Amino acid sequence: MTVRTRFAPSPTGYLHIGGARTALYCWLEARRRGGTFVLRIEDTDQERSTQEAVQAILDGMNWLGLRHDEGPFYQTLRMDRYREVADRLLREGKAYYAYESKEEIEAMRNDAMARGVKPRYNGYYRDRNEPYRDDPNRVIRFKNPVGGSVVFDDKVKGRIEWSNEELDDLVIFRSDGFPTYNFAVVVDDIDMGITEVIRGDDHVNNTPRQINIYHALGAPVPEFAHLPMILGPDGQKLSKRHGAVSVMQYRDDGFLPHALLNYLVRLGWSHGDQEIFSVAEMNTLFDVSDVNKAASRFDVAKLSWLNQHYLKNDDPLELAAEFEWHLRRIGIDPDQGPAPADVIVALRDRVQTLKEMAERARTWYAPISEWDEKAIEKHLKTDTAPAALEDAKTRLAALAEWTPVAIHGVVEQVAAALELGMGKVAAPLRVAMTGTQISPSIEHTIYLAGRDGALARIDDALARARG
RNA sequence: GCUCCCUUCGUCUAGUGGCCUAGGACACUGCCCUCUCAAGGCGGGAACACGAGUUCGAGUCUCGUAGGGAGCACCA
Repeated sequence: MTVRTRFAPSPTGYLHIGGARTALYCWLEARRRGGTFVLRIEDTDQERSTQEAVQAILDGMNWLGLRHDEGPFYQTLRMDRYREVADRLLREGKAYYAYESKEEIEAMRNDAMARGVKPRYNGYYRDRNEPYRDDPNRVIRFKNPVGGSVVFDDKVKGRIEWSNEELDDLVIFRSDGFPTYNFAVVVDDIDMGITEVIRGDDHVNNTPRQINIYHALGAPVPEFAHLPMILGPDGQKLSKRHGAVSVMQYRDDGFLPHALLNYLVRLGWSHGDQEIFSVAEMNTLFDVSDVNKAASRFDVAKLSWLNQHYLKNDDPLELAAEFEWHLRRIGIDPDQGPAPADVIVALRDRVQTLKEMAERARTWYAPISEWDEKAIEKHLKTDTAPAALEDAKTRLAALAEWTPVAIHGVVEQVAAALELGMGKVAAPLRVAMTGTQISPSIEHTIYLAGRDGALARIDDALARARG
């Protein structure tokens, strides 16, 4: 049988880190085994589901490159089907109508808690065979098996056994006529032929009751893999307050999609000591059976390291588009300045994100807006700076070819001619080019300014050196 | 309260009874390189939650304790 996995988010918000990892693992498992990855939107919660959230999830997956093979399927479009299956269960005596009000159920629950036992529905209507009545409290409950236990081998957690005594007759159809989650997922997973249910481990407790529904429906039970949670840096549950929010926030913060993917794939999974995985490698190496059982914390420092790794190793031309997106985002026109790929090469050893890169690239796309006074004092207003700048200006103006290598030659010539150390020449030039004491190597910094720009900046610096 | 799950350096992890005086990576840190900042190279500190067993031998198996987490809904 061909493998089919699915990612089934409920559209109540953006695609967050945990959801993205679940989606990634579902996708990878399908890819490695030549299977199909299905996307299903679980929107039966009318109160909280929104169209914007659906779009946000789609956007997030798209940015990460997690393409689904089938779907998206919407549960709200399958209402007739759930009804049909529930009717079948009713007809076969595997489900029944119950008429307690929510208040009565609540009371039952509180009473059980007070007595120190697990709250369960008491099964009042289970074998009563009362004629159907059109009561506003009417719900359909599933007849959970009474004795025995449910056993399943979770691909990450291992064997889990659950006594049926712990399970009660859960509601599968609410009084408002909507199916409940535990029922809808099972019907969907059966209909969509899902063979591997990969989801967050907050669902482990639901699994036994779902398995009972599979049995009642006479459907084959899929494999389950329950993924541990991703915690915030402080070990607490991830939330907006921790900053680790929408995956799109990571885009805004300057992370590369494959860097995030690499980080996520290693969070809870490993392949020996390997840290760097291309998407193609993940596709062949990832196996959900090798996922760890324990929760892990999200560490931006490591993500940043991976991000820089890709910044340094990817083809600058391929990075250009995403980089230009960041330039425009902060109001820079990539066409009015050096080639973005050249800027990437100059800055990639110095920043960890594209966002930082864009900010530091501003030097070459716009006039210097802020001068570091300390830099002027220290490197321009010196005995040797004016002469060094003058000489550099003359030589740069006469340079045959405008390349970093040639410019490097100029800086050396100036140093030799004036009998100065490289630092005494590079420093004033650096301040002249950027207004600060920090920049990439001086030849690249000058190169990126362009010949006209470089000469103009030297003039400007000369004026400040003498002023 | 009840049920289920989890526990190796600060963090992510390797480790499936002897290869472990516990390996790698991020972070931190020392030195080197150096026109600044980085990047890079070479080093360093840093962990098997605890207690009993089983065994010739336990990070690895069993039980218990402690600490975390999840669920116990007409929410997914």
